[in-house]
Amino acid sequence: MSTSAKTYGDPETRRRILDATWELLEEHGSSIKLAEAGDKAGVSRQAVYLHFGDRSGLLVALVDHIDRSLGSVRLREHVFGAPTGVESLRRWVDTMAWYTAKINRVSQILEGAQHEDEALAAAWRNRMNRRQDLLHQHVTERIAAEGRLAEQWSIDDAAALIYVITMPGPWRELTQELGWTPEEYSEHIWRLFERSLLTNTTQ
Amino acid sequence: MSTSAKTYGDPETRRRILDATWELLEEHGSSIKLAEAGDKAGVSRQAVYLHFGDRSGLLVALVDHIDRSLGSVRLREHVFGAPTGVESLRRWVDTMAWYTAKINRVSQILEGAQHEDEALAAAWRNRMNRRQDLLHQHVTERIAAEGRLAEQWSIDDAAALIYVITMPGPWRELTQELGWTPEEYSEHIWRLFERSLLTNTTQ
DNA sequence: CGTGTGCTTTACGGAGTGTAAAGTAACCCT
DNA sequence: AGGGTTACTTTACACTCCGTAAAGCACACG
Repeated sequence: MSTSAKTYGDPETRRRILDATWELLEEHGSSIKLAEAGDKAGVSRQAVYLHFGDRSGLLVALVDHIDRSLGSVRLREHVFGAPTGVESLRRWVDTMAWYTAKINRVSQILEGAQHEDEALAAAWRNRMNRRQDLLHQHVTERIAAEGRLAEQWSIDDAAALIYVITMPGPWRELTQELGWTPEEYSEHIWRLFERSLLTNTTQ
Repeated sequence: MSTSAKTYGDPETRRRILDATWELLEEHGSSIKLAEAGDKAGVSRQAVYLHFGDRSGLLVALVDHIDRSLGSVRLREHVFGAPTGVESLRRWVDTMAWYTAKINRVSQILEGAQHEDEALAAAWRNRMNRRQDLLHQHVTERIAAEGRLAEQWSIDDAAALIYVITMPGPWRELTQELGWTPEEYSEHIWRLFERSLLTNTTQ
């Protein structure tokens, strides 16, 4: 699936519209008007419809666009290519501390729009499921294989907790509302995981 | 502030509209139309405007209405009136396991609507700030006073983590998407807190 | 009997979405 | 050079929902 069904028009224009949409969401972090997106990209409102069909199509495309723009592939390689599962978890937390900062506004809006927009919900869910799988396979399973998973936890449960706690929601609350710095976020979340999920090696 | 500026009309009608709105949000979990809310309550669309001014007013009132309906006061007494801070935390986690289930859909929608609606955002924030304060005072501070807070943590940081992890977002993801039962939620979150935040007493 | 309260009914303006269709400018091919 | 294709623009319109306004109605209360 998702073998790019040949997108309409000039890819460069398409990219400009997506970037404009992204910027607008960041700026006045509310659901944008399609006319604005077009204006900011230097095209007519109709061009937006030609490229993306409707609002839903635009937002779904944006999810993908953001992933590409932030070089998610390379990030994944760095995080999940760590020598050990424990180190991979460490890198995951560190990475989320700044990565989530970049997609914060957008993720907040897209999460909120899911109720009005089924296609968007599917796209977002898909993205998050992939994240879950990666954490399961490359982090939690390896930690267990290394004998570092505290005995109380199943692999599934540990993976679920890591996934949930490092989602944008908690990050947003901790850094935006409670004033944690990225360093504090990274440090404290890591400590939380280390103490609760891992076996003690500070003997 | 908020000394009830004398609400319009029959309180019974007002209540019916709020209940109808609540039910509608639960049913087809998206942002409702004001006409629907009126219909379901057996009044005209205009009546909704007379009672609440606009959509924003309706939703803000709903936040309050839900709190009252679920007997939040009694709940608070039970949770925060526990003999010890540790027991209070235990009760908090247990309570959130089912309480969040009741407000899940609504909280999701209200969270999502915050970007479009400043007044609603303020009301929601206010509600969450109160929750934070209560956790800080009646749970974390007492745990620290009892000497049960693990030395690595400041009272603020522990309170922040408890608050954030027991928010609706993580609950939703764990129970709705990952299939945890309320019992599993309660058990696992408690274990997470116990292992990471508290001193070991299983000597 | 008249006045106020609580709501209904009808009406209208405005914003934003999505669709349709005709026009334009550049390029591409032979 | 002419004809077609591509990538848009422009204009226009129907639709939905919001919010406001104003007149009407029914009933209770004095």
